Amino acid sequence: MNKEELIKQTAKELFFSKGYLHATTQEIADAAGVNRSLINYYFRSRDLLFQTVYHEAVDSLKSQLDDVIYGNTPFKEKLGLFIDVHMKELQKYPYRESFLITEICSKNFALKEKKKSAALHHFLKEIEVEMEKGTIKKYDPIQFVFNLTSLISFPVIMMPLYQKLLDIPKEKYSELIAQRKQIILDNIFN
Amino acid sequence: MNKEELIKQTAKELFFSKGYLHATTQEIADAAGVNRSLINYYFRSRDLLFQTVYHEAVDSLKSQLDDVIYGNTPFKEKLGLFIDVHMKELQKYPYRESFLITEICSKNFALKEKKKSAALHHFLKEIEVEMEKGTIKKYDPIQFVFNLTSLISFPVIMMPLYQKLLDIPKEKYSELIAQRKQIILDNIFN
DNA sequence: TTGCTGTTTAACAATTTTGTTAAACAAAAA
DNA sequence: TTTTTGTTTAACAAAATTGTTAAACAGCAA
Repeated sequence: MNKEELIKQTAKELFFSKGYLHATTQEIADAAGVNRSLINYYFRSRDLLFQTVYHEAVDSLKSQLDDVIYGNTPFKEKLGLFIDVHMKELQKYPYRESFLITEICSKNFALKEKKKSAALHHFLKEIEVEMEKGTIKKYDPIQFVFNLTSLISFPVIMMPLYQKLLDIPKEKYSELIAQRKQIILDNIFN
Repeated sequence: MNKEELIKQTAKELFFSKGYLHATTQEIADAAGVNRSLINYYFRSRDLLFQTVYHEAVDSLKSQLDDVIYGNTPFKEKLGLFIDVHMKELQKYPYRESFLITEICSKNFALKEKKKSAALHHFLKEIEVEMEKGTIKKYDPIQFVFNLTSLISFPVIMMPLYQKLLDIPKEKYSELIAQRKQIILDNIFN
């Protein structure tokens, strides 16, 4: 892998996987095994590296589920896939969303992105259809998305904290997470 | 309010309310309207201030719900209260959990806390009883806690991100959050 | 008053973190 | 071969951040 990509991937590793949001350029360089000056060479400044990583994370979050959503599998299976894809990403990058939140809050983001995801729109329509059919409860389809993503992401994102608060050993916690797909599906389809 | 408390409260304001996790001692001092040296006077170092704030946050998270859980209201009302209390706290401190996660990940926390919350234990027992009664679905009671806290917290914590991703204006988002109590209760009691 | 105590501040020092520059290097082109 | 181009490095400079110190200050007690 070329060094530029390596630096970016390593930064993501630190931020999204290890939740190490305070990483300095030196720490990133060390983790990547490159000279710190390379970060300035390829990204000009620490801030620009962060911006790059940020934007790529947003993009990947947006596009992550396109394939699933546009597939013409029936709704229930589609949700199963939705959960699978999301879970797999969470396993790799549990803190990606946390990083994004922190960045958005830190800078007073004058972000221009206004392009509403077409996939999302499609998904919302599909949810509405199912609500009409009575497969799922009837309210604002966004609330359904809230429910779904909350049930998938939150227990994973909060793992280190909830392990402490609920006093659950690591293995037990992993086991609980592994069972969540079925529990979420049960929950959603009453 | 005495300056020591003022500094602590201001730090919490920045971390928990504004999600500004990168705050420097100077920024905290400015926000509190005190001389930066006071932080060192009262807390010795930046790190000790962080530790203090961290531990108070964990404690408050633990004790936050004790009253509700030990009250002898019936289960359904109790959950309603549980949601109310949680939501109120989230309104004030939406990023408290995010801060804790970040801190835990940053330091390689050699944290000693092992005192399992008695309230939690009591709550889990109560959930099990309801599962036996058939009021709610039957699985590991921890999963019920996961579901409940996820549905309550996640949409609030992710607000700035989901506003962007889902392209929802601020007021609409607040409205959606306001409706969540009922939706969560509906969801849990099938 | 003086002396004692705890609080607050500015000035300074030390450290950490970031950014720049010029030189070294390597591989391909002329 | 020399030149060119892009990459990599160490050394330096600049900036930002933290920690320390001594003096100023305010209130109260002796």
